[in-house]
Amino acid sequence: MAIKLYNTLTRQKEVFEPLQPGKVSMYVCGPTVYSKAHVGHAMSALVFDIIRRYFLYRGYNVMHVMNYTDVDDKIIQRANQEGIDPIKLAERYIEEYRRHVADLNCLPATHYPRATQEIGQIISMIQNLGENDYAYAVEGDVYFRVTKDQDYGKLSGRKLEDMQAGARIGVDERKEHPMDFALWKSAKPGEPAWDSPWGKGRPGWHIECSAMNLHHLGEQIDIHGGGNDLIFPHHENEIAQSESLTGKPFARYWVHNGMMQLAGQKMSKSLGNLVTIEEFLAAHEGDALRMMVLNSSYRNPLTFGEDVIAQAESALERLRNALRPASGGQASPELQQQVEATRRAFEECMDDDFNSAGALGYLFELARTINQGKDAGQDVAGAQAALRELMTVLGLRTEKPAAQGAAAAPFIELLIEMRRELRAQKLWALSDLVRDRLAALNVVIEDSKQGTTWRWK
RNA sequence: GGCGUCGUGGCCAAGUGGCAAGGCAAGGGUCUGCAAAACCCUGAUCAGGGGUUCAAAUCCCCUCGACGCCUCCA
Repeated sequence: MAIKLYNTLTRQKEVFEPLQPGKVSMYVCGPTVYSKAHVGHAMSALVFDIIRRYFLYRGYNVMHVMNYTDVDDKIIQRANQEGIDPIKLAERYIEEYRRHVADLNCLPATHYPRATQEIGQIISMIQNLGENDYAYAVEGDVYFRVTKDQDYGKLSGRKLEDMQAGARIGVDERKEHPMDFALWKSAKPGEPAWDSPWGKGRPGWHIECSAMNLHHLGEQIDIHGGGNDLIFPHHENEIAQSESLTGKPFARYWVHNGMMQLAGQKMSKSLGNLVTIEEFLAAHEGDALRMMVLNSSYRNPLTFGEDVIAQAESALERLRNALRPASGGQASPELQQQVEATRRAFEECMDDDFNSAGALGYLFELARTINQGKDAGQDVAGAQAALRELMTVLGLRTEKPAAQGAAAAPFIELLIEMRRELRAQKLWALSDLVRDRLAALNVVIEDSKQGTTWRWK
């Protein structure tokens, strides 16, 4: 069975064939670090983490590069407002982002290049483009000449004539064509700047990704990812730059995730309708967001809201409950067959453009099978191991991360022990009081024939 | 105006030609001192209209509606 994935470039699902057998090179556009990241950024990180984990599960060696844009107009503007160094500002948000991604249980990328660390590479690329007539300099700025690129627009399906260049923003009269875009921007006084053949300046937005790709992954890569808001102009321009330079197809598969929506609109910094990752994680665990992402298809918009979060949390709990220890039992060949069928169905879904919602459905069916097995006194350890494994493939934690009050455990157990005595003496009111008060402290108590268990809510 | 995505039960959502997965919520039941967890049972003909087909949620056309991109954006 082969993995199929939807390629924005061809607008269809294609069988994944890597450039090198057994290896996947994947580049994902990261954030511009000028303010706090929001759950939309988290969605993108989660989507590509899920994709990456699945490739790993299928035995591929994955090279995963995610960049930080750490120099641009907004960073400079924000730093000026705060009266601090732009590079410092970027550094601050990079650190924060890194923590968030870890909290979301995303595997760390293989490399995290930054624009400011690739200046040499960027300059030589621009020079090269200039020598081949793909770029021209005007007063210290350098632009890419879109008319020189035969297939410009192929990713986003646009023609130069159809684009209303400058419809919403004034056209720079110095450009040969309104759609020409900046490769290098001359510096104004006080801005971060690097020496270049065109004078002091800094790279344009698109060129950094082309340069980082070339540097870290080579002239051609398997998968290039990012949010679908990057298709145009960012990824279009990356293709233009990279392919004009190397003469080779750049990325084989372009993969784009849909946008997180809030209040019926795309969540974005410019609109201001956002929930930061920090805010989300203060109230919920990262896996709740991951469940939301898994339960929908990554290419479609995902609506953010408290009701949907609550649903995801309940669903997550159901999966984890199925993993709670069972008390031995009879081996069951039927159960084992079920497990194998689940695994096949799971893979079939994930193979089909990472249909995580479908795959998740089979995990819930497996959970039910496990619970039924428990009731029937069967040995469900093997089924639980499979569920645990497949949850991990999706990046779900099989247990709730240890709560803050871990030190309270001995005291909780003491209370449970005393409550056992109360129950033995049928002092129901008192024993229920203990349970209720613990519940108020987010400790859930459950009685069963095997005894009493507790866990953090 | 151009390019693109989408509209499935109360909510989230898979399915993209052959009797509509799964989760959450709800109601009924079993178990339990009670509760929780768990198990069993109950519910949609797929925005609307037309067409193709033996057969359509699934293909084609039209209408309505939502959203994204065309400026920075995951």
